[in-house]
Amino acid sequence: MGRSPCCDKLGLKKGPWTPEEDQKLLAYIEEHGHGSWRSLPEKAGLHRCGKSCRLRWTNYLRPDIKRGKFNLQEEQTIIQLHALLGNRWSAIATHLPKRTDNEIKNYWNTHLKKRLVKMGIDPVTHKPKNETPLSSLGLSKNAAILSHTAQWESARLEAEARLARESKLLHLQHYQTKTSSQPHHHHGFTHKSLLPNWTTKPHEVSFSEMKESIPAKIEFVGSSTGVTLMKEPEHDWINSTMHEFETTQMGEGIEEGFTGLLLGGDSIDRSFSGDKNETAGESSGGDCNYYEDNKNYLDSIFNFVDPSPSDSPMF
DNA sequence: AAAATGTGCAACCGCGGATCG
DNA sequence: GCGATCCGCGGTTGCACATTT
Repeated sequence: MGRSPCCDKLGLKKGPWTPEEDQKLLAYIEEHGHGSWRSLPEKAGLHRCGKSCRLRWTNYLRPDIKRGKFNLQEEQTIIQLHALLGNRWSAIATHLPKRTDNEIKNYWNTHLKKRLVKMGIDPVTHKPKNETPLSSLGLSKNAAILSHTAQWESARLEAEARLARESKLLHLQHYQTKTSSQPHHHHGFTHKSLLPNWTTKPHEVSFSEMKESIPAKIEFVGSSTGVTLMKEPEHDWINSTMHEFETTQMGEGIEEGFTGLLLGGDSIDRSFSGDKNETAGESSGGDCNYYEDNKNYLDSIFNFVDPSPSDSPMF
């Protein structure tokens, strides 16, 4: 393409912002909203490119930004979401209210990543580096089917699929309401900021497309090398997801719903444990171990990260 | 006390997707 | 349909400050 960066324009300032510049930007956005970032600097009397203004606003000046140290729960949320989403900082940031993607990214790179490495956990895969060979574990029948890798990857896939599913539904709901009212803008914020940015946009999701996109229910089958995906055709994903969504929306916010999704025993418990009701009835205890193994595995990750006794509400 | 090294974080850069004309 | 433009994201850099030698 060869499009030159907007900051290449002669005379545009780069580098740290001065308090005067901050004041100008703040005053302009408070009065007019940011509108087009491209044209904002000129209107606001700033010798900066629009990109620089947008960055300064989103990462620093926005009034709804919480600064300072991350608390334990935020740390755990970041680690968990990173395990699921990878380096999708903006998606992670949507579940940490008042934190910016840049701040989360910096915190991950400077603190959390190092801590995981120190504890012998691969910060990319979130797996312990010295994985015990299956053969030496003496695991029960069903537990032996799965390596930790497969368990974790499968949970990750399912949760990601569920997140995508829910996002689409939320987009759909948003789009339906949008047809009767304009998108809500306040100081340049849009409803979109609440949503994972990697999902499709509302108008792109037709009902049939959405139905098609309902992901396979992921089940573990007998493979030591990975997982096999199986459809569960009878399951009414649309209605159940809708129900889940309505339920989570009644809480304190989307992030709580999502945390519940990840940790509240729905997604992970179900995928890890198979069906708990079913396993409860089995006499071998193998599936109970199966559930416990996974729970312990996840516990161990967070205990590694924070060696103090866990008082996390998440587990 | 000074130099070297490490750390934290704001800001920049380049890319890709979306949108517009 | 296509190129130009805009926007947002993730990776990276650069600098100020802290800590160590």
